[in-house]
Amino acid sequence: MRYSDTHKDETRKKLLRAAAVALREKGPDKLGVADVMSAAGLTHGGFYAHFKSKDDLLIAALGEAFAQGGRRAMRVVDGLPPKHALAHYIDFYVSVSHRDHPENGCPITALNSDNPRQSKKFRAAFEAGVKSLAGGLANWIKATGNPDGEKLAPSILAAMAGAVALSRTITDGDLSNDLLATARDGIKTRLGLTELALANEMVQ
Amino acid sequence: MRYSDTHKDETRKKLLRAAAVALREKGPDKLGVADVMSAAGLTHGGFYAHFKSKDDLLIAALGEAFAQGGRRAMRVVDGLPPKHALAHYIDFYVSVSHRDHPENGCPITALNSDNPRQSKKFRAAFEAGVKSLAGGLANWIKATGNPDGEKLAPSILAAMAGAVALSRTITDGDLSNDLLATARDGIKTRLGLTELALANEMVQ
DNA sequence: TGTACATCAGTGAACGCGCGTTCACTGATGTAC
DNA sequence: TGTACATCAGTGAACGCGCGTTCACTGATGTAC
Repeated sequence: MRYSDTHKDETRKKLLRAAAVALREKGPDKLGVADVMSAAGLTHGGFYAHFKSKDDLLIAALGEAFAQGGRRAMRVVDGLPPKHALAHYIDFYVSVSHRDHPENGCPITALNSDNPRQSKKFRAAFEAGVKSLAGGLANWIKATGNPDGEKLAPSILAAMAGAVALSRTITDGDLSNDLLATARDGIKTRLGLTELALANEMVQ
Repeated sequence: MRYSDTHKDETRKKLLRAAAVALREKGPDKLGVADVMSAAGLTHGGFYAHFKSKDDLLIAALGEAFAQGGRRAMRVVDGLPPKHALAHYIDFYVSVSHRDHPENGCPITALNSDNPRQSKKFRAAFEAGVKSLAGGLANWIKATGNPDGEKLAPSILAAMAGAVALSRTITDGDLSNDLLATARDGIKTRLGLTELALANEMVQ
């Protein structure tokens, strides 16, 4: 063979990463197959050797984006005690840098309102991602001693994603920063993650 | 003239209403000029007698959608004392029927993640709508005796829109309903709109 | 050891369709004289 | 009072472009004999 055994897999991964970025930056409808190919240094004709269709790519790219988010979440809270981990994740998610970099951010924030208009398979993948993220959040909340984790997590996630999404529409930087700060504060208060609670946790 | 003096204005309004629905249902990119025209009983060729371009229509339709929301909000809270008005609006917004009818709902919920990818003029109109809604919310919050209305309103709005938007992606009806109920509860608690506070307000 | 053939990731031209936009035309009515 | 002309919302064919998809071909390497 002309290429190494792993060559095709590597190309596919390169395409997936490029598509995961383009998906969050341009949205599912404005993402172009040819653009993704050329981002990986290839011409558009070879696309169908890797994916059955554009929709097939979108679904795989969405999975990749959710997976990136999951790995990043793990890294962010690594080694922290429960309340600090949760508070830190909220600060990390509802942040200025997340607002300013949708292309590497959470697909929920970037694609929430696009989702209902996508294919059935895409929506299923999106819902799976949402449930996985909410499930992780629920476990963390329960780990802080709050028994309502399962019930609270989806609504907390909605507030987090909603705050970052709305902050992206506000062009006045101060106002937008304020929105994020107020949202972080409200969410942490709701979860009992006040300064005092966090200080107590460290003492234990 | 073949038509009455008001005929063209009436046609334009018909187009605007059809477009405001299509915009929230299909999104700005999948909304079709020909579809909007035929929804008003016309053929696509006459479109440019009413609007300069598709983008021009989108912007006007977005304004119409925000205006509809404003009028509806007024109707919903009409005559209620401040805390009841605010609580009722939150219940009205973060509701099952809002989730199930994006085409008549709030543009923020329906289009939040599309917005950053639209034209500059569209984004300006969207931001104006957001600010107007947040401003109204801020006034209501202040009317309940909470001096932080201005600061809280955008983040409250984000939580409301985020909850409805996320509820649209969850196919399990019970889970989706739970998310809405938990979100309503969290938002009202944050604003001091507990059952007791509401009962007290009625006594005064 | 050498020759013919198979394989297959990638190329680039072409196809087809949707859709925004343009344009010559229609036809009913108002206006000028 | 009647005739010629202007107006203008709306029609429907056509244009042009972007983009997803298809397809014949390339060229480097592996395999059969």
